Amino acid sequence: MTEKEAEAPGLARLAGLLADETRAACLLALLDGRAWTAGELARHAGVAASTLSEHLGKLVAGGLLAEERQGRHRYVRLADDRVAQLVEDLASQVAPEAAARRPRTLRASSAGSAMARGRTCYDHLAGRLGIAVTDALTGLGLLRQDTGFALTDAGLGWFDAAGIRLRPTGRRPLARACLDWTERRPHLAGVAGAALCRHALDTGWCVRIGSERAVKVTPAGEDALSELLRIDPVSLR
Amino acid sequence: MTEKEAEAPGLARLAGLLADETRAACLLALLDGRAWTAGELARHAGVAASTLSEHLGKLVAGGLLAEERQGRHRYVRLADDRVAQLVEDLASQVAPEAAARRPRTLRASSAGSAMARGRTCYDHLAGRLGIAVTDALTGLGLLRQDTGFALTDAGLGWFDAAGIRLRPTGRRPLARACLDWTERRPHLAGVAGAALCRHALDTGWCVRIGSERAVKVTPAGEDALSELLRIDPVSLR
DNA sequence: CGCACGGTTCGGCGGGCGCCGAAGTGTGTC
DNA sequence: GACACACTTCGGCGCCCGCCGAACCGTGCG
Repeated sequence: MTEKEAEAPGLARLAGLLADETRAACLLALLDGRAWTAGELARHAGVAASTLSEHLGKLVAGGLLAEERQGRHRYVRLADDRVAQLVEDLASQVAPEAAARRPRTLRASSAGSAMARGRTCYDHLAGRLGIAVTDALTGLGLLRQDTGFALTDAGLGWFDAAGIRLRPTGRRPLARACLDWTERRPHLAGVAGAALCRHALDTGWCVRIGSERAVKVTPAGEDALSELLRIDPVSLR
Repeated sequence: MTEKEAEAPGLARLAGLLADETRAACLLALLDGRAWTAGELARHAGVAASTLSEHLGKLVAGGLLAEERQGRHRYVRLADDRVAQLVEDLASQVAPEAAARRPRTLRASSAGSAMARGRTCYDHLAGRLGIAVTDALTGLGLLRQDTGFALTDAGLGWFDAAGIRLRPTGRRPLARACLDWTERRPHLAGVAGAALCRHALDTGWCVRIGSERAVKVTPAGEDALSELLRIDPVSLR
């Protein structure tokens, strides 16, 4: 043991940051990868601005959030992809029980189905769209899931041919599995997942719907995905 | 958002289970993959038996621990590898700050170095031993880390040739990276990591030191690792 | 300038939770 | 059957923490 117990306080403190419903709601909201203002988060979480200000202080001090002050606004976003991964992992562990009580109202149901069709998960694609892309990559021998989760050499070539640069940053893995909470299956995350998502949004393969995390595949996107990955456009609708 | 906020309470509740120092200490202790009695954990954590009993109740109710009652003993262990992975992930996220304050006493230091040399991490190998094995597999083209984390076909062959059966169980990935908290680098986890560790202990490649998680490579193990993976025995001492 | 507005600080309130020791239950031992 | 022992239940204590509203800063705008 020895040094291991030195970790218990740290672990407890980190978990403590996530152990509050209001803070959890903030982190989940910030999973969209964008920066929110303190006020937006307060409204989203349904608490007073003063309350949320304190929460932000703790999350920033704990290293989970990065802040950026602009004028009289305080923007916060997840500190890095490690934090995003942590929140995703934790959330997916919870999903089983959350899956029990699903859509209730009509609006929630329709918004939910848009989210289920396609959305961003921090900085990569998720939902049926994310799964479809991941499955297509796997089916074409570009991504290997049977023995772990990694791109193949052919996969590297595919990204190159598609004009998607994969630049290694720090210690973030090139490919990583992220468990999808609607589909209950892994989809592509990591550097490759982020690059692909960015490319998809940049080139107009898909566009964001409203201010939510949901995304929609464009006709041009359907053509591209059909040609490059042999994805049946119908499966994305 | 919609259904996403339904997750916030669940996430907070899960995190809340980890957010107590005593419970965290228990979970970290249970990372050795074995079953502990309530009394052992109480002594380990330094709290009254009654206090720990309540903690166990919460952890079991929360699905993090599985219990098994034998006579007047209550044995608990981590519920499954998903929980182990969660605790590992969380702990490794904390490691940076914990790394600052390291060994102090002589005994802690020597025990620490035994742990650093080789240990089990839930059900797979970690420490310098774990890293050495992982690096060797990678160097021989049996494991691919540059594009993600997965065994190669040659890797599957190697396991087969070594007589290590890899039987897929449920949704657990065959190969997965687990971040080592002493080495700050990933080592092999998942089904393959567990099978390799089990094989190493079963065939006497290494043995446990005392009742701790630390393991030591035997002479026979040095021969085997040298022959099968071209690992220099000196690097393991 | 003055006002509106986003954000922060502070005091105070209330609830929740971890802790203990004492008493209770069941199991194994002599 | 009596005793030891592992664990659990219960009551009570004290602390911590999230919440709010009110007062306070600073920025941006008319």
